[in-house]
Amino acid sequence: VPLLVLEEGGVLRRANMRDYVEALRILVSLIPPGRTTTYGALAGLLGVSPRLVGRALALNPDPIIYPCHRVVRSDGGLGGYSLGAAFKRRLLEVEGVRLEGGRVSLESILDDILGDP
DNA sequence: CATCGAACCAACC
DNA sequence: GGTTGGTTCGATG
Repeated sequence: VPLLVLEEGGVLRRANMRDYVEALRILVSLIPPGRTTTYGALAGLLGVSPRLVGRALALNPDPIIYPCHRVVRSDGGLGGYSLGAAFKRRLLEVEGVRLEGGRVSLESILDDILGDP
């Protein structure tokens, strides 16, 4: 089943990008500084594909408020960033995320940002 | 360890 | 209808 949204008036509609962007804003703001999570982990929570998460994050990066730079690839690779991968790397370093050979240390990755780390 | 290919899904053409 | 991403996972060398 595709992800559905219940609108006022009782109408069900398919979730669109705006819905995903909004949901992701809430989720990424739960990632503590110095930790990261993955596109796949967020995708699992939403029940969508990791690529869709990437596309949604690319759509509305409001980098100051919603720290989408804390979302990385499952192998620790940085993944993309609308303001540039170099900037993403710098932000992570500043927050104290360990970087080894172009990847974040897997230790920083929270696989479940809802459960207690 | 590196690369390959299929599956992912809303949006855009 | 086909392509495209801030990806992933299992299979293969």
